[in-house]
Amino acid sequence: MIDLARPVAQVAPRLLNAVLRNGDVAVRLTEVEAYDGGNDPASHAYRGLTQRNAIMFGPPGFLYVYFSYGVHWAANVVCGPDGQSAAVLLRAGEVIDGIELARSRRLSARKDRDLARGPGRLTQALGLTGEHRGADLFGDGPVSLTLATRPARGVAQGPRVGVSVAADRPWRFWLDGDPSVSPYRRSPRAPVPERS
DNA sequence: TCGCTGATCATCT
DNA sequence: GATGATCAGCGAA
Repeated sequence: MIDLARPVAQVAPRLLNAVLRNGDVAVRLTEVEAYDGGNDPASHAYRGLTQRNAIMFGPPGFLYVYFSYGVHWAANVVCGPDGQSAAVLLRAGEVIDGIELARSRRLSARKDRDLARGPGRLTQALGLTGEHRGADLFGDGPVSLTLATRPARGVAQGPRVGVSVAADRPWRFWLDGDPSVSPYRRSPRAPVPERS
């Protein structure tokens, strides 16, 4: 178990192997990404409190959901103490329960490993949408998070996917070799990284 | 397998 | 009025 109020770069890798459930479908997290609120130009909370990101400024343990590219939903676990706006984007996982329901929601998935392989796919497999914004992950609702009791083994880390700024903070964490981890795609808007 | 592109709209400037 | 924490489908290799 880990205290979600701790620094987000420490919390994020500890969410690997945690289980996110919504009703009958459950996913074991295999890939996450940390966003450090006001200290992080890539964070939705970097420019301060807005209607969309308000939930991030509250206490940890709640779900921040946003609509991406006019097409997909993406889910985050709010982290950091109350008043700070850190969050961890849930990028991918393996469906471990309710797989038939997950398949029915993800008809384009060729293989089961693709059911929740990516942020938009993960929310679709779980049936998470804007109505779940602000859900208490440790309350009585259908959405819940079960933290792993011990740190995951085989954790890799590297630059973040899809962001055009601060992409090279190594805050994407994944279980190395797990087939449900999404392919790395650098944002076409991100500057070319330093090479040695 | 890789790279490109259209879809589509809430949110913020 | 522009943008984006993405995905699926397509054609090329």
